[in-house]
Amino acid sequence: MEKQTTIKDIAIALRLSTSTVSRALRDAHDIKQDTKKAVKELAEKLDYQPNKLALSLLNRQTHTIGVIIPNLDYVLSTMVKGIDEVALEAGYTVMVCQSDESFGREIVNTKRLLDSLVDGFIVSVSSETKVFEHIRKIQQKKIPLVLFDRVVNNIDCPKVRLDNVAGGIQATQHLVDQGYKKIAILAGPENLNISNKRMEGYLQTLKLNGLKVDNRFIIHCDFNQQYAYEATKELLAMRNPPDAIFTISDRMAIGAMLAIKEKGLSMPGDIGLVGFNNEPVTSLVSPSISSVEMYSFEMGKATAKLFIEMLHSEDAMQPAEIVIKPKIFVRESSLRIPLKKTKS
Amino acid sequence: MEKQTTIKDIAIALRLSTSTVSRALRDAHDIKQDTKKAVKELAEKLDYQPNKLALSLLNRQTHTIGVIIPNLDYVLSTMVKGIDEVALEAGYTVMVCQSDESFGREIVNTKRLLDSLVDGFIVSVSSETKVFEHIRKIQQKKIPLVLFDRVVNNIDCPKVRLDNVAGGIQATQHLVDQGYKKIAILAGPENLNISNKRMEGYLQTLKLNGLKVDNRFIIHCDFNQQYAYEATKELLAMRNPPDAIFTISDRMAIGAMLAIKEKGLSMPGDIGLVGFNNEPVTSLVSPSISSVEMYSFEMGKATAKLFIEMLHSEDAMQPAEIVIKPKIFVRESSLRIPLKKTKS
DNA sequence: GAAATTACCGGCACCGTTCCCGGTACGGTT
DNA sequence: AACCGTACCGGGAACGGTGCCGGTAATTTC
Repeated sequence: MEKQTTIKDIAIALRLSTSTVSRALRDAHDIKQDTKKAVKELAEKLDYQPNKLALSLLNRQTHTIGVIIPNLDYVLSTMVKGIDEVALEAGYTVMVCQSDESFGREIVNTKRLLDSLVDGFIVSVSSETKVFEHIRKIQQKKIPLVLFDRVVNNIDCPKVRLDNVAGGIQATQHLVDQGYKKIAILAGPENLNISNKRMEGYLQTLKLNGLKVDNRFIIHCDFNQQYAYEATKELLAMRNPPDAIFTISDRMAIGAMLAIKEKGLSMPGDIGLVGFNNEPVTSLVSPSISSVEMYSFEMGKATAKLFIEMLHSEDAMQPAEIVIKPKIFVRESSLRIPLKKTKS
Repeated sequence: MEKQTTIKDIAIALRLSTSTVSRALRDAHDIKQDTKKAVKELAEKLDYQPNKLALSLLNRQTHTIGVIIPNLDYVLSTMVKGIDEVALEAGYTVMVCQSDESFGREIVNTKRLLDSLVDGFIVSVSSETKVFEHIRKIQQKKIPLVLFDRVVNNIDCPKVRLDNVAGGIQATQHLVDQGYKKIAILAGPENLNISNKRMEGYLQTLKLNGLKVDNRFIIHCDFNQQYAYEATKELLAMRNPPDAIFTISDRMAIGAMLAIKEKGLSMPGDIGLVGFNNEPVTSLVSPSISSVEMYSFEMGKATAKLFIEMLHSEDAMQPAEIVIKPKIFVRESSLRIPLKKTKS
């Protein structure tokens, strides 16, 4: 690593003081045109770059955002892309840490970013996380914090999230409209907010349509294709099995689909299937899978925007909450009755 | 943002000098047991965290790695995951910047990370990048650099890459073994090394098996499902169309598959298809698509390991090159003659 | 022609930490 | 009593940059 040219080098070369050089470079007051020009020319020639560390030390800000996410799957990659784009635009660099759905690593990541002195945090908690002391610690230090996607109820801060209840409603209502009557749900881990909200929508819709809630049809499993596959096998092996399945993610929908095919059942005939996230894969498999779009990219951008606003408004902001509206994309896996609207 | 407790605070509270406190905290020489204990206890109580910026300014290192990648697709996310894991272990934090396959943004990202004073770079160039001055600039400043995945030939530095020629050979030879004789290739942009190398393997294999190379069957298009779809339609519309297609990525394979299906042709009967990357989607579609696995996660880990080694060995290392061996996973889209080995 | 104003530059402190060196107090040696 | 060694601590500089204040010379003002 070569030594960078500093303001001092320029000062010595031009027989000036460092303060004068500094002023010249920043077009500040108290500076003669000639000297300013000379300084700028030499700076250009020596490829001078101001040392960010020195500035950060002085100004107590690093222009860096710490992003903590549980993994880098399709949805979160897309969100990170959105965050990145907005952050870059605003002059911030992003540090992404994956907790890999592990509570322990989430804490380690928080510590790391905390003493990297990031200007703030954008966090989506892991599915393992049930205690939030590490998040509270961020708040205690008065460091800006925005939660997104997997938000937590009892933490008071700006949030960006999907209207998950609406998503659950859309998926379930669609299945009801298609004539399915025994609708099962493959939900995520029990403490996961997004999962519970989607389930809430599911339950609401069943009740609204006068359908009985069958507890055997509510299954909690990991966000994982394999688990979903096995859970579906169990569902289908029941005495009075469901005629439709709503899964909380597309990966789970794929797992369910494999189990359904293995059993020799048809979609949408024997079983209806709706997933969540609207990943590209849903339109590639056969039958294509209906899924709820959650506009990840926009959500990422909205999160970063909210965060930047917060940072610039300096002091206490009333905790805003941005709620993105989901939208179901109907495909073959659940379409028994032709729709009026064009399908995607 | 609250003021952090500094070494000075402790010094004042204990009526000591900052140097003494510093020594106490680092278990250094010249320190009485009692004072050391007192300092450490107070530090604990005040939740003292050493200021990394000050340290970085002093030691001229930030313990940060700049990673530049063209996007966050399946392959690269997986690689980043590998890099992240190893880096974290070694005490480094990763700054990921996506160029979004844009040359301009790649340069911007380089600049940004450069004046963020990262300790080194791990780079995979965008498909647009044909000029490498920005990379050279990194080298001129004697900043450690490792290229991975999309490496560049005429840059002299450690590299981690796939044996792309071998990948092309495996894919093509497999198609030949299955009795296909008119094999087309959907390659990437012309200047992209990985694409050319895979094509080299393709050409070699054709020659080795005494098959004629038909230039109409060599198509360059973007790494993109839509382009691949259209290119395939053109291929199939030819007077003497190919009987097999080798695509340089799985996304392209999907595009090709859609065109093949649309034309009413069957796989593997009428047309054989082999993709690249071995993304999960290949085994989810019907027919499942044969694909060449490139061990992205391992590649990411290997890259980070090489990088860390380089960083620790301090001075000039002979540019190592780690070459990962690919492996084809045969599936329905190209399997006409049963294999001896078990398929995946 | 003395005073006030202006234009321009340098010195110093500071951000938080470490390193090098010098100093003091105390005990033991001769 | 003079000397040496050891144990412990503090002062100052440095990393790279900025802000404040003070100073000097030239120019303007009455």
